[in-house]
Amino acid sequence: MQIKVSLGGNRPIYKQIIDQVRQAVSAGELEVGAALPSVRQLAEELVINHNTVAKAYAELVREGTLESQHGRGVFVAKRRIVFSAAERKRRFHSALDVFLADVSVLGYSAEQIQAEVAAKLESFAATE
Amino acid sequence: MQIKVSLGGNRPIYKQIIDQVRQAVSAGELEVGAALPSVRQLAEELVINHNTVAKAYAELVREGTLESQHGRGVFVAKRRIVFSAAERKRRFHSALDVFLADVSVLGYSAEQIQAEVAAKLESFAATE
Amino acid sequence: MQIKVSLGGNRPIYKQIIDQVRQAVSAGELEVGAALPSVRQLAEELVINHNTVAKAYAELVREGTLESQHGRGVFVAKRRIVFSAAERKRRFHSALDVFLADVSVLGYSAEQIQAEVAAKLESFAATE
Amino acid sequence: MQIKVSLGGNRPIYKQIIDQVRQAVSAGELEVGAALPSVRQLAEELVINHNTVAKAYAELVREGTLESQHGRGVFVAKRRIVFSAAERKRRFHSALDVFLADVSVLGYSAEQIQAEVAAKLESFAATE
DNA sequence: GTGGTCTAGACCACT
DNA sequence: GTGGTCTAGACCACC
Repeated sequence: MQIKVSLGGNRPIYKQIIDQVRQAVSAGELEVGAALPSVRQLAEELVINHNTVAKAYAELVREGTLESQHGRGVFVAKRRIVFSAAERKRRFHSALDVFLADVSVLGYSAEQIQAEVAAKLESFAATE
Repeated sequence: MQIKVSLGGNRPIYKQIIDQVRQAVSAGELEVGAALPSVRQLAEELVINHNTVAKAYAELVREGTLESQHGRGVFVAKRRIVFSAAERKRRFHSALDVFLADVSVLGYSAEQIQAEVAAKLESFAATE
Repeated sequence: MQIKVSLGGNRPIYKQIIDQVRQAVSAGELEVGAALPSVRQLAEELVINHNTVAKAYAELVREGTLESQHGRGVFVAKRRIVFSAAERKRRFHSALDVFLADVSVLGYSAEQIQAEVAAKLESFAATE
Repeated sequence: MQIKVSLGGNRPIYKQIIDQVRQAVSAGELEVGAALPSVRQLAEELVINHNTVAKAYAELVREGTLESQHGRGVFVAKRRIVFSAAERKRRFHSALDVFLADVSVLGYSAEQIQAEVAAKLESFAATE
C-alpha cells in the first residue's frame, strides 16, 4: 500500500496515516495478517518524524485495527471494531453539522453544496 | 437566540460559538442590525471566560458576519462578500475534506452520505 | 528579520508585529517558506507575553500571509489572493481615510502629502 | 456649521467631531468667538450620547481650539496650538508608515496607491 | 520543542 | 456598561 501525507493541510499527519490505513484495511487492500511498513521505514519514506508514525500505529493498535508483535513488526489484526448504529449516526450528524455551519457563510446554495459533495464522492470512487 | 456549548467535546468552545452564530445569521434567525448578547453577558451565561467569547466575536467580525461598535455592542453586519472566489472555494473544499475524512470510517455509502446531506439541507430550507 | 515594538505608543503591540511582518514579506525580506521566530522565542526577545505574539501570527495566518504548521512552526505562505476585490478596496480606503484624517491636522498641503507618499514608495522600491 | 458622524466606521465618534471642528476652525468657517452648538443640542442632532460630544469639546478646550464659558456655552478661542515642525514631521511619517504597512498586503501597486491618494485628496478639495 | 486554547484578572478606550 | 488589549500561567495537541 502507498501512504501519502500533505504537510500544508489542516489535518494532522498522524490522522492522515490513520485514515489511510483504516480505509486500506476496510477496503480489503490490506488483508488480515499483512505486515505494515516499519515505523522508521515509513517515517523515512514520508520524511516525517518517526514519533508521528508511532503515534498513528499506536492508536490503530489501541482500537484493534492493527496488532503489534514485539520484535517482528506491526500487522493487520483479525478483529474489527464496529461502532453501534446509534454511535455511528451520532458521529455522522455531528460531523455534518460542523461542515454545514462552516460553509453556511461562504455563499454556496444548497444545490451547489450537494453537487460538490457528489462530485467529490465520485472522484473518490474513481480513485479506489 | 440561544447559544450552547459543550466543554467536554474536542471542538474548541470559541468555534462552537462561531458555528452557532453563523448558522443563526445565515438562517435569518438573527436579522441584519440585530444586537448580540454582550461579550461579558454571554460569557456569564455560558460560564466561560469573557476572552473566549471575545475571540469568537472577533473572528466573526473579521469574516464580515458581525460588526463591532466600540462601546455600544456587537451587531449583525450587512451581508457582503469578504473573500475571493478562490478563497471561498479553498475553504469549502477544506471543510468538505475534513467532513468526508471524519465520516469515512463510519461505513456510510456514497449514496447514504448524499441523502443525509440533502435531507439536512432541506430541513434548513424549511426553517428559514 | 528584526522586529521591534514600542510599548508606550497607542498602536497595539500585536498590530506593530503584524505591520512589520507584512512589510518584511511584501518587501521580499522574508521569502516564501521561510520560518518565523517561534511564538515563545519572539515573545521572550520582545519581553512581552507569548499570547500577544500568537495573536499577531494568527491574524497573519488568517489573512494568508503566513502558514502555521502545528508542532513545527510558522512559515511565510505562498502568495495568494484571500480577499475579494470589493473587500480589498474597502480595506484600502478605510486605511487611507484613517491616514488622511490623522494628518489633516498637521497642515500639510495636498501636494506635500502626495510628494511624501511618492517619496516613501520609491524608497521601498529601492529596498526590494 | 454642519457636523456629520458615521457610526459604522472604525473612527471613534468623538474623534470625528474633533476632526471636523478643527478643520472648520482652521478653514475659517468658524470665526474666533463664534458659538458652537450646545453639547445636548449636538448630541440630539447626531443621535449620540451627550457624553461623547462633551468628550470631544473637552479635548478641543484642552488643546486651546475652543473656550468654554461657564453657563453661556462653548466658543472658538483666540489662541491656536501649533506643533513644532519636527513634531509635525514625526507624526506625519508615523501615520504614513502605518498606512503603507496596512495596504502593503492588499496587492496595490505603488502607482495605484499614489493614484488613489491623489483622487481622494482631490475629492476633498472639491468638497471644501 | 512547536502552536492552540482557555482562564483569571487587569487596564484602557469608547458611548 | 460596552468592546479591545495585555499579562501570567495552565493544559492540550502535534511533531
